[in-house]
Amino acid sequence: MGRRRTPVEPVVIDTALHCSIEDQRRLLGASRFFSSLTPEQVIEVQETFRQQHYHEGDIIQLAGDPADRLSIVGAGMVKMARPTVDGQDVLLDFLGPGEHFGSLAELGDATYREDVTAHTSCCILYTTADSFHRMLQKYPSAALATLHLVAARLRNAHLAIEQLSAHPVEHRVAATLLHLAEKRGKDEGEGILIEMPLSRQDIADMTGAKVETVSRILSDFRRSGIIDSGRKWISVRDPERLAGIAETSIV
Amino acid sequence: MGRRRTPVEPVVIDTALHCSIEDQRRLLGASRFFSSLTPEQVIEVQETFRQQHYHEGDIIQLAGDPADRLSIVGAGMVKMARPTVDGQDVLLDFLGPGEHFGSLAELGDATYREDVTAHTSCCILYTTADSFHRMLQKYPSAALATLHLVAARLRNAHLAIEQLSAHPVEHRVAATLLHLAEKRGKDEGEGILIEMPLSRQDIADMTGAKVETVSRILSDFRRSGIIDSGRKWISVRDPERLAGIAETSIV
DNA sequence: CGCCTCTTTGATGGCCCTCAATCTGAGTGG
DNA sequence: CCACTCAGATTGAGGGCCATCAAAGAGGCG
Repeated sequence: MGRRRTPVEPVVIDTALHCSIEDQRRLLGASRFFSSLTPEQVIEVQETFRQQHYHEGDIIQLAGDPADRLSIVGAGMVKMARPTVDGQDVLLDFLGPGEHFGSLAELGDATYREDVTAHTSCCILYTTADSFHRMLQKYPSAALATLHLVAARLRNAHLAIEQLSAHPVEHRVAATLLHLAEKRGKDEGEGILIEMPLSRQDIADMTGAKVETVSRILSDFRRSGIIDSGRKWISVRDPERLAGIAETSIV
Repeated sequence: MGRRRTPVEPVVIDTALHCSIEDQRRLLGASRFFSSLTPEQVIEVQETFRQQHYHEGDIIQLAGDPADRLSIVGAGMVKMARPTVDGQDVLLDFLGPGEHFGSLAELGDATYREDVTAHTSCCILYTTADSFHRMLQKYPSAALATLHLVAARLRNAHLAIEQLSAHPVEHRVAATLLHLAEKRGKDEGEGILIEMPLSRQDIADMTGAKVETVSRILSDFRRSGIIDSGRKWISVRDPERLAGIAETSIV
């Protein structure tokens, strides 16, 4: 099965421990939120942002905290999850550079409903909900861009609901792998390596299944030559077969 | 079990077959979208809307159709569902007066992902995606209001994902009943009647379960005195016990 | 009153969770 | 550089929840 025991897991980016001021500006200007603003306006926006660095595993935001911040991932990757009463996590999404989390809806009154933790070491840009709100009022194009981002997330959420409601675990795992390969995959000839640390537990939390079940399914996939995998890494070798198993169109 | 065989199901509203022009204006002005506009601005907005009436069961929008409309429910109730490959429906939500569906994200290029059908006879106000988009650009407060509406839907969707991932069917049914009772319930002393036609199949489609399973669960609830129910109607008698079963906070 | 849809209940089987033990890879400290 | 250690991954056995198949009962409409 290829390089089973020597996972070509590229070391995670601890490089950009701090995004420089220039990086910040570039990132904000390029983000879907503010891509329509002039450079001067971007600078104005930038001045309302602060940044903070986190190590892998650090808690960035906790469900129940007052929802008063909007954050954008500068570098690295975070994990957004809903804690449940019985302690198990429901993993809603991984977010990378340019993607946002935090307060959009609750603006002021409510609290976060999700935990956000540093999945790799990362750098987070954040601003207050009020301040962000003011920017959206001032720049309608930013408000529309935000609307589109949220609507896209809603579409993804609806897809997840469909999968959980109507498809068995094997399909959901297949669909999840395809989705990740598309979003973060690097084609290496031998297969599409998903470029992020990814444990069986992560996949289980994403698909609403248990670790053991996911492990069994991945073992099957590996035996069939559909994927290649090791400790915390997965590479997709046969996307088409995977799509056949997923049966469902990926949005 | 109270009035088991004489369902006090209030007849469905076939009254407002057509919303009058005045109704239209009132509804748009009161809708979360445009509540911050002046009366003159509301009239301007209104002029971009058309209306159409549907009978129960009529198809209003089909997954796969080009997504070029934004619609607001004027009167009655619609059902938003995702069709799946194997023919089973995943019911995402029921929408009542003032609530929207249709194109927000896809604006122009893509197609709808959901079927929308008339759950009762209803009157729908609609406008083109382009036209709506122009309104949002012209009135930032409307864009922000829309953003909040979509963000609220996203929160609900995340809750649904959590439930499907982590809770057994019985809990999900309980949570669904509570949610519906809160949204559309009328306190009748003897219990909170959910004021809409609601079949076991509907609940099954909402909870990702099968009709027979839902029927068994509701029968249990009825025997325990938690609810009262009949053909296409349900009344919640003991919300607290239901909440105990749901175990999960309703957003 | 009769038909049709919705609902209920039972029996059976399969998917997936649970519990438990073993194996492996990667980082650590000597 | 290597043994140690521990988190992550794998595999098996057993059981429970829920889907499936089947059939009968009940409410509402023409």
